[in-house]
Amino acid sequence: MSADTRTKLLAGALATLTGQGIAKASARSIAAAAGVNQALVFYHFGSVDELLSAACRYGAEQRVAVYRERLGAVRSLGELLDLGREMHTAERASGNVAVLAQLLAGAQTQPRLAPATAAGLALWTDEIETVLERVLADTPVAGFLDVAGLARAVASAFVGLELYEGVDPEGAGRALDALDQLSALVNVLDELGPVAQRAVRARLRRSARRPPVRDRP
Amino acid sequence: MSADTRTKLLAGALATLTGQGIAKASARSIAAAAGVNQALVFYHFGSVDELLSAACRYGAEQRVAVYRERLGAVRSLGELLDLGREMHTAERASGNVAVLAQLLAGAQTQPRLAPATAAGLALWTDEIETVLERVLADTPVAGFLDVAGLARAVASAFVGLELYEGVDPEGAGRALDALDQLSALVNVLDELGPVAQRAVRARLRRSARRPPVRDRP
DNA sequence: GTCTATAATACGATAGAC
DNA sequence: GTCTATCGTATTATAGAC
Repeated sequence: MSADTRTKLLAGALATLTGQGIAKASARSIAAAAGVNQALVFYHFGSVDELLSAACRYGAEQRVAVYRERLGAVRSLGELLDLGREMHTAERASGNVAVLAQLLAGAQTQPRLAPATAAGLALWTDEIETVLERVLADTPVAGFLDVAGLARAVASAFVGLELYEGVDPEGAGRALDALDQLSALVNVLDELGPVAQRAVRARLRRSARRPPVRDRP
Repeated sequence: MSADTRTKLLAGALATLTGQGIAKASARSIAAAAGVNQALVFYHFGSVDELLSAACRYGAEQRVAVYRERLGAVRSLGELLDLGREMHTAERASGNVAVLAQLLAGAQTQPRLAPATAAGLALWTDEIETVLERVLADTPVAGFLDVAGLARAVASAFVGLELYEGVDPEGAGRALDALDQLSALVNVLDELGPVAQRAVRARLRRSARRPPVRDRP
């Protein structure tokens, strides 16, 4: 059965990326993980890069679907942060963020991997953006923050923390705790009372007129 | 001259990591980039992993030294953010953050790379921590934020953004702009007036009593 | 669709001449 | 310290039997 072998190869690619890393993700090791013949990689996908690209979409779609319902139920920043921590540990265990991290590293010097990696990450940023839009709607920052940009920053930081955790688990734990503390700051703003809120809003409007320094062309 | 060859190999390793990625960082390609014989990798460093580890320290020490003086002159959060953006583009061009990103990706599945990678990253987090400690000293968050943890989060996010920029430069630009906007929020807090500041401080003290949820053992 | 066999290339690592 | 030469292995990719 062709479809079955394709699926085995996709799952094998994901398992190899998490367990062996992009440097060892060869046609042979992937086929071994999938339990199929090495030549089938090229028959079904043409090249290792195309298999990795397909596996990226496959894995991201699977994992995002798992969380879509729960993300849709989030109503406050606090709830979002709790879910974020839970997702962090769950995805670290299942190895899906690790897949994205390995492909991102590979895509830096292998442009053929870039489109699929960007698409896989986009599945996550789109979900995050929807939730952030809803959760931040009633806060003073609504209208001033580029929520789509913030969602991309959050996803990037997620990947960076995952990589950092691999070499310094204790430091990564401290980093996550610090981000929790930082988010408490936003919560504080949200419960500050109308007078102070107006002051914040006015101050934000003023600083919004002088846009931040850019260093891109 | 032995020292000269060693240095050539270290520089060659860094150039190969940025230009070819961890997947192609072999003794042969590194030696080619360094302009020396392939066998010298093993004579001077014993193995490719040990050369990569040494190169990580070498590169991080070099780049951190470049910024130490300027980081020491930073007195406000705004100045720090401007310098941060400048460092982001400069390091992206010089390829040093890319080296850390590639080694972090490799270290996930090659534990021999982990200690040196963690040490290289620690050089950056230590610097960031010192500056953050000074800059945040007069803000309401002083005493509530774990600055060391925050420094690690910042460094991780830096790496994550670098990787993301490689597959979606426009999205990465939006993410950086959103972080600028977010930091404006902290600036606002800092210039809020004594009454509101006291309210923030009190509210932070309350939320500090109920520490954030942890998901680590 | 799946297998074996194979070609051409690249790899880590070492032995030994200089 | 540096070089050449080399062993054994792993790689991508294809040709052809079944």
